[in-house]
Amino acid sequence: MNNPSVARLLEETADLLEIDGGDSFRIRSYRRAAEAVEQSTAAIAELVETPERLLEIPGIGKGMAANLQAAVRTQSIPLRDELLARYSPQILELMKLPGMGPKTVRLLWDAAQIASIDALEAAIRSGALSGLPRMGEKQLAKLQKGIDDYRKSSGRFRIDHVEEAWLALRSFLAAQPGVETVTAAGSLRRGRETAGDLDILVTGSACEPGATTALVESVAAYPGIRDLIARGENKISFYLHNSLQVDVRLLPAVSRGAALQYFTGSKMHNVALRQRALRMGYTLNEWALARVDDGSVVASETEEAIYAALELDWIPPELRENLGELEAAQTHSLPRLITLEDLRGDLHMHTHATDGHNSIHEMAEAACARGYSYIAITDHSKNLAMTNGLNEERALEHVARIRAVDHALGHAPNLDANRRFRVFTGIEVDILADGSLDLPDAVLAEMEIVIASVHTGLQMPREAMTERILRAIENPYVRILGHGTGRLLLRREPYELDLPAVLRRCAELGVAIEHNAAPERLDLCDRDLRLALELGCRLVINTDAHDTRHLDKMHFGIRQLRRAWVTREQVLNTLTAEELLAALRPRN
DNA sequence: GCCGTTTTCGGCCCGACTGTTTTCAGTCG
Repeated sequence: MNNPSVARLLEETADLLEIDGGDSFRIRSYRRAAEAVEQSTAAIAELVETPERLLEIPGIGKGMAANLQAAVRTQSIPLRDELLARYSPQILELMKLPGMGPKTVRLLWDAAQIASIDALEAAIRSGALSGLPRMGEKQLAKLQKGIDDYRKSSGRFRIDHVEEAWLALRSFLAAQPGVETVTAAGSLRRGRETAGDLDILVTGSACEPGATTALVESVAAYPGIRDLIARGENKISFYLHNSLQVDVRLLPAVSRGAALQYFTGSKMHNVALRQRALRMGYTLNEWALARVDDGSVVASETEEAIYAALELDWIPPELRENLGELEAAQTHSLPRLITLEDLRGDLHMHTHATDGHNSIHEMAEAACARGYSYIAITDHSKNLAMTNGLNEERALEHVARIRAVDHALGHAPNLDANRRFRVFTGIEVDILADGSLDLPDAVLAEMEIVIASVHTGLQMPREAMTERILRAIENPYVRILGHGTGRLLLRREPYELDLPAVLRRCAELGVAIEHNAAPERLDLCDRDLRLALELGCRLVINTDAHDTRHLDKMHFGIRQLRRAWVTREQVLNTLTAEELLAALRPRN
């Protein structure tokens, strides 16, 4: 049981306690413990062997240590089991609906023993909820929409969760005798934001026809498997504990390229590619590209050979959606897509001054270690009170601290002047409902990087939201329009916004559009990114890091940019520090 | 349930926004 799984059990226990109406401070201690487990660099599963080390973690006391031991040993927590039995095993699902909190879940339970999304939908349809407090027409419509959205996204997994499963499986598979290559295909390889399942291709001597028995046996014994779905000679399918379906295919080395191409997709890309093959007298399947007339193999070992035989440049997986990539590959005009290595800095991160977990200096060092040459420290402003957001006075004090770190790093003896690491002063200022910002211009004037973001009141009507953001970006100190420009989170529908109008004005004003790289913050989708570029906007891509490890999420966002055909030139944080400051909206 | 003590129990982040509540409860970040 890994740390995120333990943390989830603690969070679920906290949710259940809230539904149960438990002591709010006790609930908070469960959430604090979940956060601590999530943040811990040590594996809880190992720490439970030495309970005294568990107690060293802030927020973990005697009672919580016992809970952690139970979690690791029994995959659950006694209190969680007890509460699930009292209500219903499915009751936590209700909490996933937007606008649905513990009080409403409890209300539904008390009124009609509703404890699942299906039951809630039935009750809405039958009118059984009318007459309940706080259940007016609007509220019911909102719940129904939440249910519809939830149904749309369920069954798919966030890409970072899939990647985590993939990395574990890759190590496991690569360690098996007779395995030479282990490759992920499907949505993961194409860099999508979510995936329905995980496709893994394996080659090596243990995968050659007739020799697969031992490897199939080993794969079927993978400790992460919850249920085995199918186990054949060349393919093993199973569910992991989190219900993610995994297909592992054992392939002869000679058809690795064809298989990789086939299982990477997308379906539309493959259909178009096979049509092209047919027009050229070939047939393409998961084994090979072959001539139609005599069946002789033209290419199969590598993707490059297959695309080349079809008179196409090799197409990056992120572009394989049949959105013009075949035409571009034919005319050698595929874009040179941005890569992680192109990035020179990350312009959005938090420190323990607000809701981050590390110091300014630690964030700077972590970014430096990742090869960046600058960062911006952009903590929250005062409106986000829960994060201990900065008011006028603290914001200015923070700027002084950032400058001190910048100064100190700039004078590190091992850096010459050109390689000086920069720490920009900054803030993530909150856009209020009327479009004003929650800090005065005098404070913003001290910041090199001002990111304006919407955090509250997301349900406001489209016109009002558009006006709100248009007004905010008129503020001359705003240089970046923050995350949430397009859509927020899997659990939330995109909020209503006249995006073209906002993007157009940003392009005119020179306000850059932020794309948030973190998978939990699904941000501008492919279509919105392409729209932003068409309208002449420039992008920045940031992780919105709340701790140093969070900086490693950048690659998820880079893949989304690549899916939108974004090149290095279109992204401002590929520039040097000096170029960046010159390219951002000018400040008076 | 944790923590830090006034060592045996009291304190433990807050503010904006929405909907329906005519005075505020619930959710969110």
